[in-house]
Amino acid sequence: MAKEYNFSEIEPKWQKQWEKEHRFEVADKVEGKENAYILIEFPYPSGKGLHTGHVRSYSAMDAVARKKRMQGYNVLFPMGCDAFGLEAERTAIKEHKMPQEIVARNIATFKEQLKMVGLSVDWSREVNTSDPKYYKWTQWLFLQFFKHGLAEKREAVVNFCPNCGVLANEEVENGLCCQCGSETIQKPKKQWILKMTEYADRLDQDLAMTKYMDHIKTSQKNWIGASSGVEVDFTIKQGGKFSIFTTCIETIFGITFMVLAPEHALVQQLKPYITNWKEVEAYIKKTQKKSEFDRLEMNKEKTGCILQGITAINPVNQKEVPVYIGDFVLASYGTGAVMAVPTHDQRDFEFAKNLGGIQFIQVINGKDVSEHAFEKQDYLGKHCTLCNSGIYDGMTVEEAKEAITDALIQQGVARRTKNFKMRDWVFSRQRYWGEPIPIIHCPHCGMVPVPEDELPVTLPKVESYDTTKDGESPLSLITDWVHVPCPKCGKPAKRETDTMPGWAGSSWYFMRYCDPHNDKEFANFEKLKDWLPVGLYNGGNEHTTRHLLYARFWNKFFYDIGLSPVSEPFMERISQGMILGSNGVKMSKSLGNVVDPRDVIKEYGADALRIWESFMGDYFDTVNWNDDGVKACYKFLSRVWNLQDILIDGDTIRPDMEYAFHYAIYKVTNDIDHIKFNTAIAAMMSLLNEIGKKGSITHKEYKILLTLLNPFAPHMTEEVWTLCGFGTSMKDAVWPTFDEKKLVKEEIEYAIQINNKIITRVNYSTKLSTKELEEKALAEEKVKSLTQGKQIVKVIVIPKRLINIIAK
RNA sequence: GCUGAAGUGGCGGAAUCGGCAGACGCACAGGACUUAAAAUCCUGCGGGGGCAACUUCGUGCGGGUUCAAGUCCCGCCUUCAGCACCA
Repeated sequence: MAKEYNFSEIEPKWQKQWEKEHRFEVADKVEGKENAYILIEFPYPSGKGLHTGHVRSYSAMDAVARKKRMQGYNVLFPMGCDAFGLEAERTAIKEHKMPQEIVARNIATFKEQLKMVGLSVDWSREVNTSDPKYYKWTQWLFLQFFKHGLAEKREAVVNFCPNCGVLANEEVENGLCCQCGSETIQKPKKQWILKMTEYADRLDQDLAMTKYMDHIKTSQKNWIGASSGVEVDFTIKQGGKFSIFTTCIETIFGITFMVLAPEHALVQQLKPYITNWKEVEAYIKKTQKKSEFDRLEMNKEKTGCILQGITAINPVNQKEVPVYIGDFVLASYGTGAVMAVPTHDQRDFEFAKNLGGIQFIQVINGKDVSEHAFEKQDYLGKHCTLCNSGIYDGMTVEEAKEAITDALIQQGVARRTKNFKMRDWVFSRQRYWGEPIPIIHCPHCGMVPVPEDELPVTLPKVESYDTTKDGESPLSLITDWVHVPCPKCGKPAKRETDTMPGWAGSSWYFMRYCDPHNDKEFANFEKLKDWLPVGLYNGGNEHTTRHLLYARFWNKFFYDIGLSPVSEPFMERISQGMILGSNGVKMSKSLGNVVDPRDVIKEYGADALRIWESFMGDYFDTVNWNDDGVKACYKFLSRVWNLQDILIDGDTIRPDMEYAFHYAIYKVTNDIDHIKFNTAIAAMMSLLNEIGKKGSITHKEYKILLTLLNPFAPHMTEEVWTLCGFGTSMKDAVWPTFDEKKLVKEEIEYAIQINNKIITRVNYSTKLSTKELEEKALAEEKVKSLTQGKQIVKVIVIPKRLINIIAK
C-alpha cells in the first residue's frame, strides 16, 4: 500500500523545492524555444487579502502557463502588486499609520496566500507600483506625454465637499459626503488631462488586430463610441457662436430650439442680453448639485431653462429658434451644445412637452409624431422621405444626409467629423497616495518638467495626508517639499502637488515585467520585443473598459514615439466570472462572507482547492462559493494517488485503454486551450473511472494521467511522479499528444427515429456512408413493422448521431 | 436609463455546426465491508402516471421558423457587472 496522500506535507515541500531551484524564473531568450507571455492582472492589495475569487483566475492562468511550459514554450508568468490608491490611504488614515506601512503589510499577506496556492510565478520579476524604483518610470512616462503635448492642465468638474475637499465618486452617496454628510457640489477645477481622445479612432480601429473575446471588443467599441456625423456652427443673433455635433443632419429643418450645457462659457457671455437671469442662475446652481450620472439618467424628468432674449439662427434656413440650458447636456462632452428636434428625437420630444411652448415640425414622413418622436433607428434604411425641408422635400433620408451636409460645408459652416463618446482622461488627484506629477511651476518659465536625473519625485513623509478643505492636494501643505528652484532658470518655483490616479501604474506594468530591474530605462526595447505582445491577458470584467483602454492607449503612444515594439499590447483578452459568497452576493468583509483560501488549503490542500475552482463551473460565469465540492476534489486526488497500489510495469498504453487515454489527452489539451477547465477536469475524472474499471495502470498510462493533471494539481502529481521513480521531479515532463486515429471508434450508437420519436438504438460501423446507414436503418425490424403501409417521405442521417425517418 | 453578460434536476454544472437534454460531480436513498462508526466500493437518482414493458411533461415566460430548438428569429420577465475620481 502506498502511504497516505498527505497534502500538508507535500505542498510546502514542493513549493520550497521550486523556489530553491528557481524553477519558474524565465530567461528572455532560450535557444529553440518560442516565448509565450501569459498575464493575469496583478492584485490591488486591499486589507481584505486574497479571497477564493482571486484563486480562481490565478490558478487557471497558472494551469495555462504550466501546460505551455510542458509543451515546450518559454513562458513568462509574472505577478506584482498595484499598490497606489484610495483604499490604502483611507485605511492608513483610519489606523493612524502611513500608507507605505499598510501596503507593505497587505502585500506580505497577499504573497503568503499566493505562495500557498503554488503558482508557477517568476517571483524574481515582481513589481510594486508604489516602489520609487517603479514609479520613477511612471513619472518618466508621464513626462513623455507632457513633452508630446498629450498632457495638459485644463478645467474639469470634481465632486467637492466644503469640509473635506475633492471627493472620489465612491465617497459621494446621494449627493452627500460619505465622511461628514455635507452636501457636495460639482465644482470646476483645473486638472491634469491626458488627451486620450486623440487616440480614439485608432483605439477603435485597431481592435480588429486583436483576438479579445467578443463581448470585450464590443464593450471597448461602445465605450469609445465612435459615430460619424456633422459639426455645424450656429450664430447667436445677439452675438457669439457655438457648434453642435449631430448624426442626424437630415432633421435640421426640424430644429425648434437649441440646448446649451448650463456650464457653457457662452451662457456667461450672454448674461447682458438674458432677461430672466435670476431664473437661469438658479438653474445653473441646481445643476451643480447633480452628479453626471444623475444628469444623464434617461428616464428622469427632462428639465431646462430658457434663455429669454436669446435666439440662435439655423444656418440652413436662417430661422430664429429659442435657446435653452438643460442639465442633460454636459459641457465636457462633445461641443457642450445640441440641436433639438422634438419630432425626431425622443429626449427632445420629452423636453419640449415638459417645458411647453415649443413648436413641433415633422420633417421625415412615415409615422405620426404627436405621441412619440419618429427616431433614426425607425426611419433609417426604410426609404423615408423628407418634408417641410425646402428644396430637400421628397429626397430620401439617405440622399438628404449627403446633400444637406455638402450644402452646409459649401456655406463654410459645417464639417464632417467623427464624434466619440470616450472622453479625455482626468489624470490628477488631490491625494497623497499616488505618484507625484513631476512638474514644477515657475512664474517665469511656466510648467517645467522635473529633469530626468532628478526622478523619481518621491512622496515626502508627512504627519497628515488627509484631504484638505480647500480642495488642494495634501502635498500642498508640505512647504519645504513644494518650494524648489526652477530647473530652468533657478528662481524660486513650486512643485505640482497633484498625484496620479491609481490607474497610472497599471497602464504599463506588463512592460515592466519584461525588464523589471532596469534602472536606466523603463524597459529595454529588445526585451520588450522578446515578449510583447502579451499572448493571453486575463482580468476581471470590471476592467474590460477602462483599464484595458488606458493600457492600450499608453502602449499606442509609446509605439508612436518608439518606446514599444507593438501597436497593440495584448493579443487575447479574457475575463473570468466572479466568485460570489455562498449567499450569492459579492464577498465583502462587512457581510462576513469572505472565504480565505488559507482556510480551505489547511483543510483540503491547495491542489484540491485549485481543482475545485476549475471544476465548479464555466470559467467565464459567475458562481456562488460553496465548499461541498472541495472535499470531492480531494477525494478525486486521493483516488489518483491510490493508483500507485495498482501500478504495473509497461511503457505503453494497453490497446483496450487507448481510446480512453487518447480521448482524455485530446479533451484536456483542447479544453485548456479554450479555457474550459471544468470539462477538462471532468474528462480526467472519467478517465479515472475507466482506469478503476480496468483495475490496473501501466507506468506509461500513469505518467500521462499525472502530466495531464499537473497543471491543476502540481504538488501532488510531482510527489507521485518521484515516488514512482518516473524522475526526480516533473521539471522535464513533456505534455502528451494524441493520435487522431485512436479517437475513431469502430462502432457508434445511432438513435433511430420515426417522425422524431426514438424507436430504437443500434450500433453501426463508423465506416458506413450516409447512404449505407440509411439502408441499414430502413432494414431494421422495428422500423419495418412501424412503417408498414406508410410512405417514407424523407430520411435524415446525421453522421455519428441519429437517423430520422419521416413516414406518412 | 445606457452598455455588456447570464437564466437547464434538490444543488454546481455538461451539451463544436440546430441532431438522443442532464456528461462530470455534490446531496440523497439502498446495498457490500465492519461488533459499530468513519473511510472505501457497488447500485439507483428530472417531474407526473404505470407492477412492468412503457407513456407523458420538461432547459425563465409568450410566440415563430424547422423533419428536429437549451441552441436560430420576434416580444417580454428576472438576476449580475460597468457607467469615466474605487482599482
